[in-house]
Amino acid sequence: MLASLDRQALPKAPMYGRTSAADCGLPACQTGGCTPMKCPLLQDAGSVRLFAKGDVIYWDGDLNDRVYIVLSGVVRGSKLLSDGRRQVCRFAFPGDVVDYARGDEVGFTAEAIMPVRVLSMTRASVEGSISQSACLSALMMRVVLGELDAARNHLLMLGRLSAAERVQAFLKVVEERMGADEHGAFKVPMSRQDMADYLGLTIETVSRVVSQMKRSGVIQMFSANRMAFAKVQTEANNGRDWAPAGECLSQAAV
Amino acid sequence: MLASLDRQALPKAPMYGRTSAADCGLPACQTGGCTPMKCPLLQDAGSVRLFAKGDVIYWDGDLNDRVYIVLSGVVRGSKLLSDGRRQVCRFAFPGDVVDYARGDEVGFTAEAIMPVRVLSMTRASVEGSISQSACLSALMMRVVLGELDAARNHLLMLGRLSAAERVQAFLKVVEERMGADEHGAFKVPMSRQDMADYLGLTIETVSRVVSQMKRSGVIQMFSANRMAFAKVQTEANNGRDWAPAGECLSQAAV
DNA sequence: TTTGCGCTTTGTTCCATATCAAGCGATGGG
DNA sequence: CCCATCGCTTGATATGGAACAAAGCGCAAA
Repeated sequence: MLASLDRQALPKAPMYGRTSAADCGLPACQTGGCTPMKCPLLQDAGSVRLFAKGDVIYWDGDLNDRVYIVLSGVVRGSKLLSDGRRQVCRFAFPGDVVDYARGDEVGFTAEAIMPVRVLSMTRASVEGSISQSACLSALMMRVVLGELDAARNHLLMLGRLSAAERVQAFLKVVEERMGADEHGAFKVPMSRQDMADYLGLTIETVSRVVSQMKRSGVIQMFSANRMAFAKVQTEANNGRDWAPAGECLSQAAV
Repeated sequence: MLASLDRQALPKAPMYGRTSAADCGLPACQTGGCTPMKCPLLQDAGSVRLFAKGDVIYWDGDLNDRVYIVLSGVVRGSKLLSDGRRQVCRFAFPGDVVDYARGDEVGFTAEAIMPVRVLSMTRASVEGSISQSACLSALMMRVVLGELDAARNHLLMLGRLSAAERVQAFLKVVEERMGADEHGAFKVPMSRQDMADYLGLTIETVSRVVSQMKRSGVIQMFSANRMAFAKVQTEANNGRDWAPAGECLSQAAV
């Protein structure tokens, strides 16, 4: 059971309009500023679980009986075709709900691509809390709508962007989600294969595009998985090839 | 205001567990059998609007102040890049919520691809009803989760299926959603360009694939937009080319 | 009926990306 | 220290689908 700070000390949750359902008591919740990680209703229902790099959290088709919130690390969600082709649907970063699946079975396989801590709770308890709390209900709706928005931007990438545009847009989001240090450098937690499977490309194409971005000065590489976007946009990296990333992807903020 | 049948005559909505929020009174709602079109809370809040083929219902970026449910016809939801590249995110068939967008702006452009009747309601009234009704809240969550599921299957199509597989999988879903007559024939309501923009292909590729499917006997064509899947799977149409459609797409049932 | 227009089909060529095949540089175990 | 392994990069070649071009077809207006 995750300690939910000193919530005991908080005043009894005031009733904002809706007189029946319990609210969590956080003032931020009333203004839509709540997140899954901040919500005491979720924290209290969950326990922390650890996964090592490569561990499967659940398989596509497994019973949909638990909900996971990423506390640290990154979780990869992917679908597999019977002939081995794979599509990565999403990466869940700290603060993200891995998935809130509909129906009795989950819709993709969830794996830790690095050491991961998750808050794990039963679906029944989450649904119970949702039915009791207007603010949690609204929060979960925001979470799911955020994922839907991200999936549709992902769709645009896969359907209409060139390989170079996809990689560029993807790395922009990784920079945003992972955070850059004072030099603008950020870690890319996933392998080239994972990037390829997310972007609908091959590992070789991803590698080539990253090399080309390095050569043309769009990015600076510190190692294969640590890089920085060039602060000054030069002629080279402003060319037609590196298209409007902001147009294509939005981050999964709740 | 849409007539909601003889709901006046129904007994007062019983309180199932949750004593505070009003339920719609439909027994089906308690068992998860409700749909947006059946829900009296939505029907009462909405008015019917008509759109002609080609009409824009709203533009990407417009104020997110209304929710639409398709009563008849088909609505296309698409995103446009500044250079004209287009990705169709979804087709909304009768019974579907066109979109329940997050935030202040809608995320794609919605257009009627044939004469369309929608039930139109304000977002405020929908959200008001949701906060009052546990069953409507659950219904909308199911709707959104269904769209998310569909988007992720769409992702797999765009990222990992060949052109032939995409067209085949797409037509299977159209058959399912549009319904086939006694001969197995169904109408395809969208143009080749719309199919191409949904599938991340060009119009020429779509046309070629359809021609090839016809030649190899996978489908029978009655006109460019009316066809039937062959009932008997022959050697020709069972070949490697026409891959597992069921593996790739799920219909947007609520 | 003719004309014009939009949509679809078909043919040809070209190119972006896949595929096949080494090579390279870290990292860890013996 | 050496070797095996693994993830990544790079090169050569193949190919699926895009791009360009033009012809067919159905439908509505003249």
